[in-house]
Amino acid sequence: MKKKNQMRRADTVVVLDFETTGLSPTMGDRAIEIGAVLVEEGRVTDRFQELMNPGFRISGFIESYTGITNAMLRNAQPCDEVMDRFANFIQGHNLVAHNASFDRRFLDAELERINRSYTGQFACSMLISRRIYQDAPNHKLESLVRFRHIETDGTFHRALADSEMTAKLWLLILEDIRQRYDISETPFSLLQTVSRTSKTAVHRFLSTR
DNA sequence: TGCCAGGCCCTCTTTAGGGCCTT
Repeated sequence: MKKKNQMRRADTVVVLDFETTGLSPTMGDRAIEIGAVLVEEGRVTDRFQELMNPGFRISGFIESYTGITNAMLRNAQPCDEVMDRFANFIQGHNLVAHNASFDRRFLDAELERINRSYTGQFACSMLISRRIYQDAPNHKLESLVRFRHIETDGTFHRALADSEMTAKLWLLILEDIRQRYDISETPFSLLQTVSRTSKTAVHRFLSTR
Protein backbone atom coordinates (compact mmCIF):
# COMPACT_ATOMS: atom_id res chain seq x y z
CA MET A 1 0.00 0.00 0.00
CA LYS A 2 2.83 2.36 0.90
CA LYS A 3 4.56 1.72 -2.43
CA LYS A 4 1.30 2.37 -4.31
CA ASN A 5 0.81 5.69 -2.54
CA GLN A 6 4.39 6.71 -3.35
CA MET A 7 3.71 5.97 -7.03
CA ARG A 8 0.55 8.06 -6.92
CA ARG A 9 2.43 11.03 -5.50
CA ALA A 10 5.05 10.66 -8.23
CA ASP A 11 2.26 10.84 -10.81
CA THR A 12 0.98 14.16 -9.45
CA VAL A 13 1.89 17.06 -11.72
CA VAL A 14 0.95 20.68 -12.29
CA VAL A 15 0.29 21.39 -15.97
CA LEU A 16 0.86 25.07 -16.68
CA ASP A 17 0.68 27.59 -19.49
CA PHE A 18 1.75 31.25 -19.72
CA GLU A 19 0.39 33.96 -21.98
CA THR A 20 3.07 36.60 -22.38
CA THR A 21 3.86 39.89 -24.10
CA GLY A 22 6.29 38.12 -26.46
CA LEU A 23 8.77 35.32 -26.82
CA SER A 24 11.69 36.29 -24.66
CA PRO A 25 11.96 37.42 -21.03
CA THR A 26 15.58 38.42 -21.71
CA MET A 27 14.26 40.95 -24.25
CA GLY A 28 11.88 42.49 -21.71
CA ASP A 29 8.81 40.36 -22.26
CA ARG A 30 6.60 39.62 -19.25
CA ALA A 31 3.83 37.21 -18.33
CA ILE A 32 0.26 38.51 -18.66
CA GLU A 33 -1.68 35.37 -17.68
CA ILE A 34 -0.93 32.10 -15.92
CA GLY A 35 -3.18 29.07 -16.07
CA ALA A 36 -2.51 25.72 -14.43
CA VAL A 37 -4.23 22.55 -13.32
CA LEU A 38 -3.19 20.10 -10.62
CA VAL A 39 -3.46 16.51 -11.89
CA GLU A 40 -3.72 13.80 -9.26
CA GLU A 41 -4.44 10.14 -9.92
CA GLY A 42 -5.46 10.81 -13.49
CA ARG A 43 -7.84 13.69 -12.93
CA VAL A 44 -7.79 17.46 -12.41
CA THR A 45 -8.26 18.28 -8.73
CA ASP A 46 -7.38 22.00 -8.61
CA ARG A 47 -7.03 24.98 -10.93
CA PHE A 48 -5.19 28.31 -10.99
CA GLN A 49 -5.91 31.16 -13.42
CA GLU A 50 -5.07 34.85 -13.13
CA LEU A 51 -4.37 37.75 -15.45
CA MET A 52 -1.46 39.98 -14.43
CA ASN A 53 -0.47 43.52 -15.29
CA PRO A 54 3.03 43.64 -16.84
CA GLY A 55 3.35 47.39 -16.27
CA PHE A 56 3.23 48.40 -19.93
CA ARG A 57 0.84 48.18 -22.87
CA ILE A 58 0.80 44.93 -24.80
CA SER A 59 1.00 44.86 -28.59
CA GLY A 60 -1.94 44.60 -30.92
CA PHE A 61 -0.58 41.27 -32.07
CA ILE A 62 -0.74 39.82 -28.55
CA GLU A 63 -4.23 41.28 -28.04
CA SER A 64 -5.35 39.56 -31.22
CA TYR A 65 -3.44 36.33 -30.59
CA THR A 66 -4.67 35.79 -27.02
CA GLY A 67 -7.87 37.81 -26.81
CA ILE A 68 -6.37 39.48 -23.73
CA THR A 69 -6.68 43.26 -24.12
CA ASN A 70 -5.00 46.23 -22.48
CA ALA A 71 -8.38 47.06 -20.97
CA MET A 72 -8.50 43.63 -19.32
CA LEU A 73 -5.00 44.06 -17.88
CA ARG A 74 -5.51 47.63 -16.65
CA ASN A 75 -7.08 46.51 -13.38
CA ALA A 76 -5.23 43.19 -13.06
CA GLN A 77 -2.85 42.73 -10.16
CA PRO A 78 0.89 43.14 -10.87
CA CYS A 79 2.93 40.12 -11.97
CA ASP A 80 4.79 40.07 -8.64
CA GLU A 81 1.63 39.51 -6.59
CA VAL A 82 0.15 36.90 -8.92
CA MET A 83 3.39 34.98 -9.26
CA ASP A 84 3.84 34.88 -5.50
CA ARG A 85 0.54 33.05 -5.21
CA PHE A 86 1.42 30.81 -8.16
CA ALA A 87 4.72 29.86 -6.50
CA ASN A 88 2.64 28.55 -3.60
CA PHE A 89 0.37 26.62 -6.01
CA ILE A 90 3.23 24.71 -7.67
CA GLN A 91 5.17 24.13 -4.45
CA GLY A 92 6.51 20.57 -4.28
CA HIS A 93 5.03 19.40 -7.60
CA ASN A 94 6.62 18.35 -10.85
CA LEU A 95 5.60 20.49 -13.82
CA VAL A 96 4.38 19.83 -17.37
CA ALA A 97 3.99 22.27 -20.25
CA HIS A 98 3.68 22.13 -24.03
CA ASN A 99 7.07 23.29 -25.33
CA ALA A 100 8.20 23.48 -21.71
CA SER A 101 11.42 25.35 -22.48
CA PHE A 102 9.29 28.42 -23.26
CA ASP A 103 7.18 28.33 -20.07
CA ARG A 104 10.19 27.45 -17.94
CA ARG A 105 12.03 30.58 -19.13
CA PHE A 106 9.11 32.80 -18.10
CA LEU A 107 8.52 30.95 -14.82
CA ASP A 108 12.20 31.28 -13.91
CA ALA A 109 12.31 34.96 -14.90
CA GLU A 110 9.13 35.96 -13.05
CA LEU A 111 10.03 34.04 -9.89
CA GLU A 112 13.57 35.41 -9.89
CA ARG A 113 12.10 38.92 -9.78
CA ILE A 114 10.35 38.13 -6.49
CA ASN A 115 13.06 35.91 -5.02
CA ARG A 116 10.89 32.81 -5.16
CA SER A 117 11.87 29.39 -6.49
CA TYR A 118 10.44 25.93 -7.05
CA THR A 119 11.71 22.42 -6.51
CA GLY A 120 9.80 20.45 -9.15
CA GLN A 121 11.22 19.25 -12.45
CA PHE A 122 9.78 19.94 -15.92
CA ALA A 123 8.55 17.52 -18.57
CA CYS A 124 7.53 18.63 -22.06
CA SER A 125 4.37 17.27 -23.69
CA MET A 126 5.57 18.49 -27.10
CA LEU A 127 8.89 16.60 -27.01
CA ILE A 128 7.15 13.43 -25.83
CA SER A 129 4.39 13.80 -28.45
CA ARG A 130 7.01 14.02 -31.17
CA ARG A 131 8.17 10.55 -30.12
CA ILE A 132 4.86 8.90 -29.25
CA TYR A 133 2.71 10.43 -32.02
CA GLN A 134 5.16 10.35 -34.91
CA ASP A 135 2.29 10.17 -37.40
CA ALA A 136 0.61 13.38 -36.20
CA PRO A 137 0.44 16.11 -38.88
CA ASN A 138 2.48 18.38 -36.59
CA HIS A 139 2.98 18.80 -32.86
CA LYS A 140 1.29 22.11 -32.13
CA LEU A 141 -1.03 21.80 -29.13
CA GLU A 142 -4.10 22.61 -31.22
CA SER A 143 -3.20 19.95 -33.81
CA LEU A 144 -2.56 17.28 -31.18
CA VAL A 145 -5.90 18.06 -29.53
CA ARG A 146 -7.60 17.29 -32.85
CA PHE A 147 -5.31 14.32 -33.58
CA ARG A 148 -6.20 12.64 -30.26
CA HIS A 149 -9.86 13.73 -30.42
CA ILE A 150 -9.61 15.71 -27.19
CA GLU A 151 -12.80 17.49 -26.19
CA THR A 152 -12.50 21.28 -26.39
CA ASP A 153 -14.78 24.31 -26.35
CA GLY A 154 -12.68 25.87 -29.10
CA THR A 155 -10.75 28.25 -26.85
CA PHE A 156 -7.03 28.38 -27.65
CA HIS A 157 -4.23 30.69 -26.56
CA ARG A 158 -5.74 31.38 -23.15
CA ALA A 159 -3.73 30.06 -20.23
CA LEU A 160 -6.29 27.95 -18.39
CA ALA A 161 -7.83 26.50 -21.56
CA ASP A 162 -4.40 25.54 -22.93
CA SER A 163 -3.30 24.03 -19.60
CA GLU A 164 -6.53 22.02 -19.41
CA MET A 165 -5.99 20.66 -22.93
CA THR A 166 -2.32 19.95 -22.24
CA ALA A 167 -3.38 18.03 -19.13
CA LYS A 168 -5.82 15.93 -21.18
CA LEU A 169 -3.08 15.32 -23.75
CA TRP A 170 -0.65 14.38 -20.96
CA LEU A 171 -3.07 11.81 -19.54
CA LEU A 172 -3.68 10.35 -23.00
CA ILE A 173 0.07 10.07 -23.58
CA LEU A 174 0.40 8.11 -20.32
CA GLU A 175 -2.52 5.86 -21.27
CA ASP A 176 -1.25 5.31 -24.82
CA ILE A 177 2.22 4.34 -23.53
CA ARG A 178 0.71 1.93 -21.01
CA GLN A 179 -1.48 0.25 -23.62
CA ARG A 180 0.96 0.28 -26.52
CA TYR A 181 3.87 -1.14 -24.52
CA ASP A 182 1.94 -3.03 -21.82
CA ILE A 183 3.49 -0.93 -19.05
CA SER A 184 1.61 -0.81 -15.74
CA GLU A 185 3.12 2.41 -14.37
CA THR A 186 4.34 5.57 -16.07
CA PRO A 187 6.26 7.56 -13.45
CA PHE A 188 7.38 11.11 -14.19
CA SER A 189 11.00 10.00 -14.57
CA LEU A 190 10.01 7.57 -17.36
CA LEU A 191 8.38 10.40 -19.33
CA GLN A 192 11.45 12.57 -18.85
CA THR A 193 13.59 9.75 -20.25
CA VAL A 194 11.22 9.34 -23.21
CA SER A 195 11.57 13.05 -24.01
CA ARG A 196 15.35 12.66 -24.14
CA THR A 197 15.37 9.45 -26.21
CA SER A 198 15.73 9.75 -29.97
CA LYS A 199 12.67 9.17 -32.18
CA THR A 200 14.30 6.10 -33.67
CA ALA A 201 15.21 4.56 -30.29
CA VAL A 202 12.12 5.37 -28.23
CA HIS A 203 10.10 2.37 -29.46
CA ARG A 204 12.90 -0.05 -28.51
CA PHE A 205 13.35 1.70 -25.14
CA LEU A 206 9.66 1.41 -24.21
CA SER A 207 9.38 -2.14 -25.58
CA THR A 208 12.00 -3.33 -23.11
CA ARG A 209 10.38 -1.75 -20.04
C1' DT B 1 5.22 48.89 -38.44
C1' DG B 2 7.73 45.04 -37.85
C1' DC B 3 10.84 42.63 -35.45
C1' DC B 4 13.02 40.19 -31.24
C1' DA B 5 14.80 34.05 -28.33
C1' DG B 6 16.10 29.56 -27.41
C1' DG B 7 15.99 24.51 -27.20
C1' DC B 8 15.29 20.53 -29.91
C1' DC B 9 15.89 17.87 -33.97
C1' DC B 10 16.71 16.56 -38.79
C1' DT B 11 19.87 16.31 -42.64
C1' DC B 12 22.10 17.60 -48.31
C1' DT B 13 25.46 17.14 -40.42
C1' DT B 14 29.09 17.41 -36.65
C1' DT B 15 34.14 23.31 -38.98
C1' DA B 16 26.08 24.21 -40.35
C1' DG B 17 21.75 25.53 -41.56
C1' DG B 18 17.07 25.64 -41.05
C1' DG B 19 12.33 24.07 -39.48
C1' DC B 20 9.44 23.37 -35.49
C1' DC B 21 7.20 25.09 -31.27
C1' DT B 22 6.02 28.57 -27.62
C1' DT B 23 3.81 34.36 -27.20
